[in-house]
Amino acid sequence: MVKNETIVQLLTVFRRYGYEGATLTRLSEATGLGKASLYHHFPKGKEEIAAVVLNYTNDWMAANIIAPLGDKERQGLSKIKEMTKKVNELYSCGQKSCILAVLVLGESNDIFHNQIQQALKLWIDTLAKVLIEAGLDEKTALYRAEDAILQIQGSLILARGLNDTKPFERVLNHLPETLLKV
Amino acid sequence: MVKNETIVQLLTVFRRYGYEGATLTRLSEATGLGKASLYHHFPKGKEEIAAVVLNYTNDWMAANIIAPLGDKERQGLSKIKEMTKKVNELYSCGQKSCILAVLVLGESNDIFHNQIQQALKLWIDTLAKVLIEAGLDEKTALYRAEDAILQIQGSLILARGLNDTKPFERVLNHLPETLLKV
DNA sequence: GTCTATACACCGATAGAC
DNA sequence: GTCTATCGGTGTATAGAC
Repeated sequence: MVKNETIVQLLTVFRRYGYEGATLTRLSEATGLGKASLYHHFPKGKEEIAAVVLNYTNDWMAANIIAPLGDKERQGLSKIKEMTKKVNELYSCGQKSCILAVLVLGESNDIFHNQIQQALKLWIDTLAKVLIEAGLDEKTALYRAEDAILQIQGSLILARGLNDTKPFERVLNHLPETLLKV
Repeated sequence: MVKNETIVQLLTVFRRYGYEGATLTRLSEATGLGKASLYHHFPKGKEEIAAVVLNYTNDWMAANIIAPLGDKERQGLSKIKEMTKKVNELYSCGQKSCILAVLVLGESNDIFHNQIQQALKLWIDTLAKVLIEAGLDEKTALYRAEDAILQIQGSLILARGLNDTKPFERVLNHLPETLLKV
């Protein structure tokens, strides 16, 4: 059975080099497994590796971001603060790219578009529901939820482009307030 | 001499497929030139093609976005509205990706990082100066300028991921107001 | 389940005719 | 300045021993 650690190592390569740049040689080096061993675990090859890595990320987000947002017992502010904390963890304080953004730019989008679209929609819709519960009207809630995801994605681009994670940190720090302000 | 139209065709391929996905076969098909003809115009090959395409974009932005923002005769609001208009044109109403974002994700970042960083910094700093002229303090101006670029980049990711350009349009429409509000 | 060795396609790049 | 033909290298993927 393939270890969780291995999947994380594979994920790291895709986030760093993109789908096309994540060659089997690099995936092999990162995991310490030979190419043939990778094919033993992922018989359909590189595309399957990327699919597994994408599903792993989606599962992590479902458990750590989506599920907490859906908790009916907690206050909106508390849940959003929890989300920013987990987002900070997911992207290593802005130092690592989003696998969704990496795969959506580049030709890998042709293969993974549906999964990526679903993941983004789920995140946005779940967050919008929290804002509706908090008293915002539907339209405002949806706009602000989209803005939140969009700002996270944009700040990750800037973090990589400017070698500066401060915009990412600022976005995360301001999110709870700006999402809920009347 | 290589035509401007050719450079635009090459640029389109990089924005659609990324650096690694922009194969010489695709670049050849998009331009109608054989591979050997591409090497006649760009002796150092694919890396030079990408560099030329990146410089072309930087020149276009300098003329159409940076220069108007630096115009001392115009009001801040007017210049920012002009910027959003040109940004809308640059990204075809949100339908085309940003070449800076495409190259910064993926391993092409190793080659083009300095140019990309400079281009982003120039855009942010020029916009920040407009906001300072308009009466904002330095720190607020810089933060808002970073926010603007970050929102544009994020909305382009969302546009591609969701097959929906509305977040991009909304960001552009709201920018003049949100940048200048007191 | 891991390895070495290798097949085969495609990539970037070049030679040389026109 | 464009083409056809082709090279060497690398990418994905497989065969088969251990």
